[in-house]
Amino acid sequence: MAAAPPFALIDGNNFYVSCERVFDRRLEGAPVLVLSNNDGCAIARSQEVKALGIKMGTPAFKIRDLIAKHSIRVFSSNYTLYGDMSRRVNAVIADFSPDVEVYSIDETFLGLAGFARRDLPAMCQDLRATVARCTGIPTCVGIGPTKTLAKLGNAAAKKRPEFGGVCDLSGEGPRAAVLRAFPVEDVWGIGPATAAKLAALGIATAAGLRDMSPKQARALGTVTLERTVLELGGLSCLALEEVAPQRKGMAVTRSFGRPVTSLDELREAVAAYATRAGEKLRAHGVVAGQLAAFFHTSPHRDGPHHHGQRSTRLVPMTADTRGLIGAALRCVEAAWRGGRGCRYVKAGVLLDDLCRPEDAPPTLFAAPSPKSGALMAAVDRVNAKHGRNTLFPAAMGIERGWKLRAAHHSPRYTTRLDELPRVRA
DNA sequence: TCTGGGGTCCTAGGACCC
DNA sequence: TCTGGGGTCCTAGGACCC
Repeated sequence: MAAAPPFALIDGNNFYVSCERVFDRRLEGAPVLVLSNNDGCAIARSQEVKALGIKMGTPAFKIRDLIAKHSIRVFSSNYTLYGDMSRRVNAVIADFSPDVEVYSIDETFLGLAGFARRDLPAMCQDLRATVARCTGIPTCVGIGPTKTLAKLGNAAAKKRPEFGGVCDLSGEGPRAAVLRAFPVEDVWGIGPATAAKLAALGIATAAGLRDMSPKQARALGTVTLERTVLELGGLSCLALEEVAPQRKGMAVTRSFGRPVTSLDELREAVAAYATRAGEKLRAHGVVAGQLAAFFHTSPHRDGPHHHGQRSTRLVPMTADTRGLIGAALRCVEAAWRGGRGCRYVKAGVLLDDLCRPEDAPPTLFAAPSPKSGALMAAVDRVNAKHGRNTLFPAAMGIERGWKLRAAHHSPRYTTRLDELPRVRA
């Protein structure tokens, strides 16, 4: 039997932190932390920050003392910058292999079917060096006969400096050793709930999971756990997805910068999210058939709790901001309970049943406005040229006191002329 | 005393991912 | 005072149909 063509997974080390470091070399060697939206919790940590014991997802307010004590450099997340750096990294990767799947903002799978005769680890070292030279982003690579093993190899390359940034799990020997050494919760697809069930069976390592019978795996979890077991054993069940499948849904949800108690402010925020949702629909060239809006109080705080949610059909299917705002506001008003002392901390707009406009079913009574597309395109052009929300619906309000916090934002170095990095003479 | 069976579709919720 | 956002897939269970 011919060996299956291997996969590689390349990913950026502490990706968001590395993006910040590219443009400010003083951050090199310093503890650096990137916070989630609203400066809420830790989502990217430099090695120095990990060494201080700060875990992924830790709320920022719980580590304020540590931040001060160790002079941790803190950044609000700058998705414009990270997205553009991701695009640059993938442009370099695309020169190495025609078979790529961009899996997330910082991870890309490569199909290596055409490289069977090459020295794969050497080629991957070359890839790392080229990405580093062209973009400044440090990476690690895992190689394996399945995606799950390539992911595990990547984890090994990151955790163990002796691999030199590339870990090849093609061979039986290295694969068995890594599987024995890694806890089962480090395997792709094994979360806390499944890890707990496995622990109850005495399965604690990746090797233990590999040795589970596929039938038992399916009974314990679902077909996805069965696939994971087979993939750990070297049987490829997950193919490279080079063409991104059509999106099924889309969401714009945000925490508020401060609690919202009035219907007026809630309406503004939800109108703003619906506006952003419309931009996303049009950018993807799709229309939506269903819209839901929600808002809720904090689960972490005392006081009255409420989770309001309503959904509605969009007939005809649309990507027109005006229709989306109207539908979203109707949902919010229907779910509003009159305040009652509730301090709302988050709201969102969810779109479903997405399809290309030409595939949308015709409607008998409600015809789409013929000028809608041209109007939306004009608004999008203005905002692309002059900055987001140069033109915006009045329903969003002007002051927007509910807007999220971002106190530590770095410049959008690569996408805004007025925020270009400066070089001292 | 005795009250079918099998199929589809939809939704809510859980689990996981980055 | 302060706890992110945006996705996917899978299953169970209810509604509905014949």
